[in-house]
Amino acid sequence: MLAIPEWNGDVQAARELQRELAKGVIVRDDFPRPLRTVAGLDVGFEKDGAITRAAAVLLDADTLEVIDQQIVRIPTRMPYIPGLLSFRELPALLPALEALARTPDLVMIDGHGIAHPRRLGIAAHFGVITGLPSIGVAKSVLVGAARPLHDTRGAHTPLRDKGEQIGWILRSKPGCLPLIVSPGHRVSMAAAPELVMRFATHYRLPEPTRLADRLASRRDERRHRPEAG
DNA sequence: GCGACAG
DNA sequence: ATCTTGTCGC
Repeated sequence: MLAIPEWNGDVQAARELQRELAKGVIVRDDFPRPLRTVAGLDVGFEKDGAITRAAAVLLDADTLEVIDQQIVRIPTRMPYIPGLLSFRELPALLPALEALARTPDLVMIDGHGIAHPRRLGIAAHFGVITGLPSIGVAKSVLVGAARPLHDTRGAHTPLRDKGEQIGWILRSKPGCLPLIVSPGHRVSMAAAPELVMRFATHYRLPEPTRLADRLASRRDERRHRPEAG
């Protein structure tokens, strides 16, 4: 049901599945208007990589207030292989999303959307199997090239591969390395950078991804506690 | 054959 | 991703 088979070491089969799933990716705006909630997803590792820890943070789209946050830990099943990141991280991210108090209107994921060799980065993969609108927000390029970027907040230039635009290089914060933003599912090429900037305050990463990043990589073993005072 | 290569 | 303190720069 998850469209993610147990890892059997078959890289070729995984790539073929990506080409198949990529056909279902919708790159046009088809998300709730106005947006009520946004979620940020990211993954971290514990025990020398033996444990995969996924973090999901749900925010109010207008106030950026944190509504809920969840952490899910599972044994790591697969090694990191460039281009196959989603097979390694989605098994932990999906239950983390399910654990949230509400299903978000939009999901921002640490990694690429369609800015991928077979146009199915983790954000796109996540989108097609959950049906939720998604955007990929990565910190480095996997594939493609772009022209130099102005050091102005919000400046963005197309990321291209094989003659087609697959995403954008976005300067979310002056003086900082740019982000690589690409549509995941049900979000248009033009809307992707606008949405990321809408949720970016004074940090390089937009709030959804920044908070999930913090949760996923914290050194302590705590689980979030429902604060009583 | 030789590099590049999300996290 | 992760191992890790101080340090450089706006």
